[in-house]
Amino acid sequence: MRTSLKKSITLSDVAKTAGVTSMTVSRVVNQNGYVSEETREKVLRVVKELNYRRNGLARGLKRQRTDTVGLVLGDIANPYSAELARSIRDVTTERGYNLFICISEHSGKEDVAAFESLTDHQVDGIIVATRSNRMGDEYLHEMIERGVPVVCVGRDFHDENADTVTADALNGGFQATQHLIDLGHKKIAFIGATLSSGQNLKRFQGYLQALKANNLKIDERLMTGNTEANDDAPGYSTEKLGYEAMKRLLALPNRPTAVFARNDFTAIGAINAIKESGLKIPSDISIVGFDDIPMAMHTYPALTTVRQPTRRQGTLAAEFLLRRVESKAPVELEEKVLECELIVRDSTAQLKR
Amino acid sequence: MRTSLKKSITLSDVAKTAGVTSMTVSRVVNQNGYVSEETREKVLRVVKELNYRRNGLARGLKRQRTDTVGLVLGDIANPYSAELARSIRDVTTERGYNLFICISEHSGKEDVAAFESLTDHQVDGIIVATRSNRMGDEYLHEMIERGVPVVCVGRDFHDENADTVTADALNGGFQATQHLIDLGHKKIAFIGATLSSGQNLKRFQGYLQALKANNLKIDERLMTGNTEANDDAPGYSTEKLGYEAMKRLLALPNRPTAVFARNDFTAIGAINAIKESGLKIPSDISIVGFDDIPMAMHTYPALTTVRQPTRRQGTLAAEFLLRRVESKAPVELEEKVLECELIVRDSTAQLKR
DNA sequence: CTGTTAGCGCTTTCAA
DNA sequence: TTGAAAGCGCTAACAG
Repeated sequence: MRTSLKKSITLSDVAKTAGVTSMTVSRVVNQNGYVSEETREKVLRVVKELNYRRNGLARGLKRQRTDTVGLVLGDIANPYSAELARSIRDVTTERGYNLFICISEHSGKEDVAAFESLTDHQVDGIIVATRSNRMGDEYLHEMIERGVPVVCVGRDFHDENADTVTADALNGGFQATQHLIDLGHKKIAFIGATLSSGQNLKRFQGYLQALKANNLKIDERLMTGNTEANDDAPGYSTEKLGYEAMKRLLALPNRPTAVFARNDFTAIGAINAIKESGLKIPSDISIVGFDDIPMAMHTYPALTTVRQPTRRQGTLAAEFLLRRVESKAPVELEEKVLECELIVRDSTAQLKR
Repeated sequence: MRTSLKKSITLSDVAKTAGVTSMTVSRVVNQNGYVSEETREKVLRVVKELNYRRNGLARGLKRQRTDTVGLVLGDIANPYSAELARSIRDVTTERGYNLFICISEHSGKEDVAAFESLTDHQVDGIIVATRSNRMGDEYLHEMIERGVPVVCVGRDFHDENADTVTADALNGGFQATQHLIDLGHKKIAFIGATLSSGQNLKRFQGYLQALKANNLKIDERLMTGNTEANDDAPGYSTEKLGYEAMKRLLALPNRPTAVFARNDFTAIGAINAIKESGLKIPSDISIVGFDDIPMAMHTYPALTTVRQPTRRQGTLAAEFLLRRVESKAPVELEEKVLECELIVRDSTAQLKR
């Protein structure tokens, strides 16, 4: 039950064989303070010879800082998460911080476990990109109370001392629906309504608002929701949901001429169902997705969708976090809502009359 | 530049207000050693009251163990990585370890940075799932030499003291190609040959071996490689590569009747190119992918592909790592090669004559 | 330019 | 059942 079979080399080991004190070695290794060129070289030689590596635990304990931030991801299989993680890492790396990612995919209990393992290791701050849930949120408030810098991304959460970055899903849903309406569509279906996630819910609400704003009839038969089992499913698995929901919509006596799917995976599933039925996209049915995953531009036909500014969310979140980490004084709250952008490709067209 | 604005509560803070020593609090908090029910309750009350959290740095420093393992991921956007991370986490969680994930997507330099940040924090061991490269591999050997437990997954690497887990990509490529040959195909293309990754190269070699084993002509025009720019591109972006390569193949005077794509994303790109050309899958062209990403079963038609036992790779890797972590004695080397499995769906069919 | 001192917060070990 | 002492490996602060 040991980290390694051989005991590790410490500063004072190096100091001893170099004939100096550990303080001098520390100065050489961390490149701060004055050390004569002569001793520096001698120390460096011993460091290499003994293959010395500093112990970050001791260092962090002393410095009360680890130069490390944590990211808790709710759905690692989602391209959104990958892009988010990448963009966050770009900022943290540039600013000299390490990034440790934890997964929490199923429950508030896992959220708490991730938060705890991160705070346990004394990370300097945490970015949270999980689905909101009671247990996780409660623990978040506690952590913040304790003074841990926290930023939430793409997630419902409110605390006076935690910044948030989200995309305007409501307006995104509105834009997508309005686009279909502008093309002359009146029977517009929505696939994948869900109550479990505020962000997903808002896409649906945007759809409803657009219908209302245009005085279109709201037909509940055209709105398919998730089964409970699917409500917290990972992104890609909603593809099956899209496929099945589309099958049902196509079987309707008065089928929709356009579909707005809650995310691109769902849209891709729907596309497959439509193709299978022999109908053509976009001439027979138009379809819009949400997220603009990398694959969206490569589907056939290329998917019209709503793009979230994912990279911007990530970099902003990281900047907000580091601002908190590096500030001694209380920091003003940031609650940034970024605009979504409609990306029109080939899956939507004017309604045939 | 401080972790938090408020100084944190320590064991001895709790001890003081509870009227005991820190040792007693430690025993209560870690649930080991004997403490009377009375003191336990008193301590617990103070712990809650003061909102005490233990400091993992101090704990780890003293215990010479952090109960944490690291995972370095080469392509976080790849479903393979997500599945791998999940399965590893299942094992580590169950065995009482935390999992910290680091991303290294571009270079050996990033590999080294990830390894360093992890060892710096004294993780008990590291699972490596990046692309192999000189600089990264060199540093890996050094780490192993220093006594850090290491396991490599899906990656070329050899060291007497590091276990490896890989899928038999060579045989997988062979199976895919043989399947097409069994269906009567003779003009079989390969999309996405690459030299930069040993694992991808093996898929291609399996293809070549199957052709040879069946005395089929090896036609270089049917073998499309990566451009240099694409050679280390993330998985999903190879979709474009598949699309473009397929376009070129379809323009050939004597076009192939079957295609084996280096991965499912590439296959999906090829499928789109084929559909766009008006040809039907599988009646006009058969296509096989590799990886069995979640989307493979949802493409239209559903993709025949080679499944890697990803989950098994992850759990085995985690088990091998923890075995090393928890063993005081030298551990016997494990180099596990797992079989791939051909998953026949609807994208392949008997050659029309 | 280099060294000394002290202590970060915890747990191991031994003593009571 | 509880406590005291010591020290994990490092660096801030100060002294020389």
